[in-house]
Amino acid sequence: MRPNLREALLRNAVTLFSRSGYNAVSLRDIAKASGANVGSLTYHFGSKAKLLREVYERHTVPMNARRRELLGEALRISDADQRLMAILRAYVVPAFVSSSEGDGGGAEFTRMRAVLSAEGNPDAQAIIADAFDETSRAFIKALADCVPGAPLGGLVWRSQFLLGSLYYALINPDRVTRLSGGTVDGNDREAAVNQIVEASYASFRSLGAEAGQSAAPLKYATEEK
Amino acid sequence: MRPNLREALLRNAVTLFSRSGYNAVSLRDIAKASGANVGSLTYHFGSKAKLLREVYERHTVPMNARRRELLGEALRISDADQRLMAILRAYVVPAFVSSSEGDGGGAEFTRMRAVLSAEGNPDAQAIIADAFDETSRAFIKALADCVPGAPLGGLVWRSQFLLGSLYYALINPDRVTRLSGGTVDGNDREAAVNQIVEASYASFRSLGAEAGQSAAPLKYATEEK
DNA sequence: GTCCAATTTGTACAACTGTACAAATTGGAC
DNA sequence: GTCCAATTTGTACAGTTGTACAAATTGGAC
Repeated sequence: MRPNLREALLRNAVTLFSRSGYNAVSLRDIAKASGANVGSLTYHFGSKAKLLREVYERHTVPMNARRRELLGEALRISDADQRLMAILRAYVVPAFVSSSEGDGGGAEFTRMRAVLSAEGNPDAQAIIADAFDETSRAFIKALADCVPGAPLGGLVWRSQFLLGSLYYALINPDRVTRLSGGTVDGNDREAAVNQIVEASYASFRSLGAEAGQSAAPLKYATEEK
Repeated sequence: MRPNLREALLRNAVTLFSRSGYNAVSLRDIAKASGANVGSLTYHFGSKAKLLREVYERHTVPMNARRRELLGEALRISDADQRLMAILRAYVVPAFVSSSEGDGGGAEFTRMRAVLSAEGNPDAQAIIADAFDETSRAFIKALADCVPGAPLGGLVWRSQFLLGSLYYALINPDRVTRLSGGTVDGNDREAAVNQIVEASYASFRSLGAEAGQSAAPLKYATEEK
C-alpha cells in the first residue's frame, strides 16, 4: 500500500491534462508520472472518462464555493464601482489560487479546464455546463447591478471575454514575456490577476448608460474594405 | 485524378482539427471526410506534422497581410480614439473573416489555432511564435500611440486578453447563447467582432494617462480573505 | 490507340491505446 | 504468527495510430 497513491494519480492527471490535453495523455503516462502501474488507474477510477469526472468534481465544488463566498462579500459594498471591482476579483482569484490547501492549485486546474474546453471534450463539456453556468449566471446578475442600463448582450459577451482572457493567460503566459521583450513576466500570476481584473473592469464599466463620458463618439468605420 | 483532392484534404484537416484538436483527429478521419484513402495524405504531405505546417502556412500569410493592410489604413486616422478603434478592428476582423476567398474562412482557422495553442502542440507553437509575434508587435506599437502614457505591461497584457477573448468566442460560442437564456446568439460572428472590439477598446482606453476620468479611485480591496 | 509520370489505392507494419482480469503484495485485525 | 480484504502489479486483448510501400488507376502528350 502506498501513501495515498489515489491522490497522486489525481494530481498528476491534472498536471498532464493541463499540459497536453486529454487525448495526448495516456493512462500509462499518468501511471508512470506517479510511479505506479496502469492497472491502478482502472482499479481506482474504472475508466479514463471517470477519472476525468473525478478530477472535475474534486476541484469544481470548492472553487465555486469560494467564488460564491467572495461574491457575497463583494455584494456588501455599496459604491457601485468598487463593488464591480470586488465582484470581478471574486470571480478571477479562485481560478488562480488553490481553493482547498494542497490540491495542486487552482491555476493548474483552470488551465486544464481551458485545454479541455478547447478540445471540445464531450465529457468535460457536460460537466462544465452543469457546474459552472449557475455560478456564472449569479455573477452576471451581480455585475448587471453595478452597471445600470447595460444591455444583457454586452454583459454576457464581456463575461465570455473575461473567461477567455483568464484561460489564455494560463495557457500561453510565455507570449506575454516574449512580446514585452522580457520586461513583463507572463508567469507572474498575481500580476495576471490584477491585469485581468482591471481590464475587464474598464470593459464592463464602459457598458454603463453614461458610457463614453468624455470618450469617443463610437462612430467608427464599420464597412469592410 | 480528382478535382483538387489536395485542397479538400487541407480544408477538412482544418475543420476537424478545429473541432477536436490535433491528437483526437486521425489521418484516417481526414481521409474519410475527404472521401479518399489514408495513403493520399502521406503522399501529399509526408507526415501529420508536415500537414499541419502546410495548413498554417496556407492561412497565416494572407491573414497577417490583410491585418497589416488594415492596420496601415487605420494609422491614417488622426483622431486617437477613432484610430484605436480602427486598429482593433484591423486585428480582429481578419481572424473572423476569410482572408483569401473560398479557403474555408478565417474563423475556422482561428478556431484551430486556438485549440492547438491550448493543446500546447510543439509544432504549432513554433510556427505561431514565428508567424504571429511580429504582427502582434506592430499592433502593440500602434496601440501604444493611441494611448499616451500607457505602460508597456498594460498594453501587452491587454493584447493577450484580446487574443484570448477572440479564441474563446470561437471555441465556446454556445456558452454565450446559454448564459443569455437564448436572447443572444453566440454564433453571430459579426456581433462577436463588434463586442470584442468595443470591450477591448474600453480596456485599452482606460490605460491612458487621464484614466479613471470620472471613474473609480481604483482603491479596491486587494487582501485575500 | 501507346506511353508515362502523377496520383490514388490497398495493405502491412510496429507501436501504442483503453480496458479487463488473474496473480502477487500489502498491512492492519485478531 | 494467521487471515482477509484492499490494493497493486503484470499481462493479455482487440482496436487504432502514423507511416511505408507495392500495386492499381488516372489522364494528358504524342
